[in-house]
Amino acid sequence: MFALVDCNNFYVSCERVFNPSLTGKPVVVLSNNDGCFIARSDEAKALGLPMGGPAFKFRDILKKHQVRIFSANFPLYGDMSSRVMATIGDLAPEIEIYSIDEAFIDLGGFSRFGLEHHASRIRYTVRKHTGIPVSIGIGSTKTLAKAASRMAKKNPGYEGVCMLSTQKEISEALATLKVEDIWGIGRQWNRLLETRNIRTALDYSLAPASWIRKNLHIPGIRIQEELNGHSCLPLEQIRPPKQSICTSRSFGRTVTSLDELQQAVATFAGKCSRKLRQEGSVASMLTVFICTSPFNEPHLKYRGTRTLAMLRPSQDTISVIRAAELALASIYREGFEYKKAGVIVSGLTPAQSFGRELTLFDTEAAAGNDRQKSLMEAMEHINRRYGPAAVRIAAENENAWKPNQTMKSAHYTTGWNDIITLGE
DNA sequence: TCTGGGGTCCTAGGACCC
DNA sequence: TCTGGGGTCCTAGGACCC
Repeated sequence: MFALVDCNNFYVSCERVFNPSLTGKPVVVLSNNDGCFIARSDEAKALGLPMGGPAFKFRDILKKHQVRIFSANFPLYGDMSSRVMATIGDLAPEIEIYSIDEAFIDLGGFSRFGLEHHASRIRYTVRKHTGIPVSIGIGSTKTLAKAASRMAKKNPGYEGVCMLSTQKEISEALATLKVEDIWGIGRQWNRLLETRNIRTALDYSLAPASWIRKNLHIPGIRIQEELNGHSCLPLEQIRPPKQSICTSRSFGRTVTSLDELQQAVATFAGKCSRKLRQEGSVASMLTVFICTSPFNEPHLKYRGTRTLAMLRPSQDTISVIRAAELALASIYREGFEYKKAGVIVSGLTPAQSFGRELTLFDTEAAAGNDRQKSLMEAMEHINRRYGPAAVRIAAENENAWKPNQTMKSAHYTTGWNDIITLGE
């Protein structure tokens, strides 16, 4: 049996841990740049504030009900997440961390304790150790566990833990689950399924496999198998190395000049190379994209994107920034108001395998490689000690385009200054 | 005025190999 | 007129997830 442990309204719950006066009040957390709702408390959901809804369209409701609004504080949420995952891992060693707020666990070895009882213990312990409320769903496949966790969350009668074990329980649950709420069924497929009158998860589980194979392909078949109790998706305890890494941001204001775009793109490239070093990978390709607001009039819209091969696979900040500058110069067009840009590094391979490898055009590459590597190490050493931007490449500069974040809470668990403030 | 960020998998089609 | 069979790799695009 699998269980899914899912944090309730995770980002809002993180804010509440350090600010208990938010309990029982409507609370929302906004995306970067204070754009959309990315987390809502139950009270905020009840007011009709939709997931992903742009905040400015709901200003009246927010004001009228004195909704507490927070800018995204990802260092806080990431740190709270690792505490939650560590707590779960203590009580269930076979764990797959599926997202920042969800973990699958294998309950195979726990039957003699009673699965529901053990799940309740996990739920209680996570709450006690971290302050974060969770819901737990149990089923014979990951997809059924996911469905069960949804029931646990929606229906207070379950007290946070729902197990689907008998065929009767499963069928009844699937009959109440809308097809669009199945894990793996998104908007497009929902639309297609509607035309075939497939509206509930039960309908989907009974639909002709040949039709699903033809229209929803292999992923669709897997979902059907999983709903029927045949496990196709194993627990993935070891995260495979990343295949691509992306850093992108919307700008706090529109940016028109190449100079300012260069500063933004260099900053994203720098971030990508730090992520590469953290991952232990080198990138062989790099993509830069820049775009105007997608809500612009058609003639004011532009999206430029360019992918190029790196001279040699690299994780070095200077090489990555240089490549990104080249790519940017080839797609920049004057006269547009740019709202967002990003850098993607791909074709990733483990860094070790490129230790001494030369490319066809290398002359003094080996020496240069070593020097750049020590430079990166020295910079990171300094920044670990004196703060994240104590030294940086001059091209990296976020003054012009910095996203808006006007309602950010403190770094309660990751910044000494904020911890001290809290204590006072 | 104001609309997020970071990923994965799968398929089809084109180019190439022997 | 008629022209094989069995592959791989890469890319773009479309779907999905949180």
